[in-house]
Amino acid sequence: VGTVTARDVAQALGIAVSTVGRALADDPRISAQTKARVQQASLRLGYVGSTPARVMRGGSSKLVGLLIPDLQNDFYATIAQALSRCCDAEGYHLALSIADDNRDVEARHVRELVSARVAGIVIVPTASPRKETVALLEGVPHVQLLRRCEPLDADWFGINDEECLFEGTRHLLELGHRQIAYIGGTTALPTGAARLRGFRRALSAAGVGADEVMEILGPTTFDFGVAAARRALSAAKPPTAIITAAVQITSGLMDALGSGLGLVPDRVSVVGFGDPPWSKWWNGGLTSLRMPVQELATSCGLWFLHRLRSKQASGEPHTSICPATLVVRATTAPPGSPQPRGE
Amino acid sequence: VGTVTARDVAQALGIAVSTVGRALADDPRISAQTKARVQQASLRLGYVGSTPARVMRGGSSKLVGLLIPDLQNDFYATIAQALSRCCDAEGYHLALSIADDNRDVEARHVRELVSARVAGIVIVPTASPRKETVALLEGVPHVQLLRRCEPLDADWFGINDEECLFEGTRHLLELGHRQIAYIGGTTALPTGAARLRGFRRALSAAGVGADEVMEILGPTTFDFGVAAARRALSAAKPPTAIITAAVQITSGLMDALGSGLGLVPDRVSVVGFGDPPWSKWWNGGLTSLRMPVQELATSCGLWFLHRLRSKQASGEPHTSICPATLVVRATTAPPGSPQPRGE
DNA sequence: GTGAAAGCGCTAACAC
DNA sequence: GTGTTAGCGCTTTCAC
Repeated sequence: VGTVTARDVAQALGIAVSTVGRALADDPRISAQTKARVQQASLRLGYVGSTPARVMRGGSSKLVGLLIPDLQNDFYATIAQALSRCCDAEGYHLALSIADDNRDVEARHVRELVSARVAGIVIVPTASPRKETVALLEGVPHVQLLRRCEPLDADWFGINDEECLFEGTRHLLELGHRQIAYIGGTTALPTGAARLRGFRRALSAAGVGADEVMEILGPTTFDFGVAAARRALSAAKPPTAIITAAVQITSGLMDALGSGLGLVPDRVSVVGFGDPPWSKWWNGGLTSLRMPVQELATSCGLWFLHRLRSKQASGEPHTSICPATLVVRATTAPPGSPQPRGE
Repeated sequence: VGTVTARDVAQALGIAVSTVGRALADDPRISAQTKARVQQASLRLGYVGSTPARVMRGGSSKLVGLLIPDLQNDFYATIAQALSRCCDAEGYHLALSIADDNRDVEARHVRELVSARVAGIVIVPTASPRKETVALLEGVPHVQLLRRCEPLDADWFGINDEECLFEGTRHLLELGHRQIAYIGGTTALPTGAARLRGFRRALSAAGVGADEVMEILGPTTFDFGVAAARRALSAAKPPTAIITAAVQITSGLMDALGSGLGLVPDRVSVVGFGDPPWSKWWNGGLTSLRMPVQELATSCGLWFLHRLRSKQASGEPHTSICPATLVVRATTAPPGSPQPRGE
């Protein structure tokens, strides 16, 4: 069954294609009767207009590309969901690309999105996108989310990463911790660098020397979280507190700590980056750095789609930074607390 | 900056468009020298071929539509991720639509996917898709995931829902539980119906009367899970065990139970549907019904893309059912167990 | 080995 | 109020 085109509808009715097109576009010049007949015929024949043809004709596509590193990550799933809702509300769609933090995959996907003539691209860029990727993006409306890629001085919606880690670390310091381990992503990613800065700034503000703390940097994965946790706890002088700086690392850490009974917060306090649903349940509640990801993605979506609609040649690059909040739960306590469950 | 077309490249080189096209397609008739010149020029000018034009010309699109109810749900996030990987490996892309379990949204999205002339559609259908949706789907290669919609007798990849709940319930029965509460989705969804059948079958196999159990059915949402949990626990004769039959309901239940200390499994045992990462951590480990979602989605993706490639007019509808497994952890114990923590 | 031209499905400018 | 026509960017005959 070949696809049925406007011409098929026209022929079936003995009228011209343009009349069909106009009728379906509800053009005022077409008589109500003709409109009705066309409507009916196209329904009967199962006519569905071709977007590719419309796009080629000059009409812009209603497709928005979304490039994210991962979907298992609560963070990005939330973002995708929020953006999908935005798009849906305004008649746009999402083309989803998972780049896996690989710049070659990223490059390929961006190229394909450009080839598809998407209306715009929302991207969480990799640490250092290829030159070609940057060049292509510059020819398309786009926004960066969370991470900001320097060579692209474009619109950006993100989180105050530095402040976030600063607050989390300060919380631990105020409880009296000095031997603190930071487990986070490398500084290759702008977010990783900013978070580490926040950590260090809190330390120096409290006069804690670099020799008292431990910085374990690596890929922002679950597995690294597990490995880093083991490394920290089995050190000669284990930390009395751990703070993480990436969502997946938090998962890995919590997994390594098991259910944490008798260990957290008695032997070690924990502040987790991100605030997934389960953080409330982990051994009575994981103290977390909560990021308003949903709100961030929604406002990003609204702003971006508005910009697409009004086809503004963005004068000033728009930047939006939203703050994180510290949610104190049961996994943080002063160091050397009594151990209620024990012999 | 208007988009640069093949004609622009041709003009810049003083050759014909067709030559450009052939050179880029690596046509053997074109001289190596010309190919090199074209390659270089198109790189210099930033030429990116137009997919819409290619599609209109008759070439099929490399876009695959994915329709799911929700992305926050671990289940569907995993599916989307797995399918995205499959697509990526074979040069396809995902167009993501979140239907929110709303048949009107579903209808609109399917229509738009058809309009975009996608190569195929992977769908987790709503309880009862509109007639129009079914008709449209029949004109496009498609496969159903998890839920099977009756009117569409098409290819389907799913889980043995009935057996899954049967096993979970049997586990509780074998521990000695009789007053069991089932919290699940309504029977409007085929999956909901199958799961409830499994629950009931286990009961009747064990000779447990319907008057001893409690069936709480509703929407498969977090909020319903919370509400249902409260309802069950505050009943005149509260259950000694609870089994859930939907991922989000499990989350809601666990939230309602708090960290569960002193309550689970002493007063009530819990079997949770689904096996998200946090299930290992919930109060020492949540006994779960684990579904191999990732494998399911991957095999679905592989099979479907293969079918798209080889353009087979699917003779026999393909069906694949994969089994769930019961993972026993700490939240299930015989009824009336001693209460180690308490006076 | 390369060029010219037709046509995919649609819309908009121009007839009548 | 409706028909005719051109052309979007590409591939693919067919011609040289």
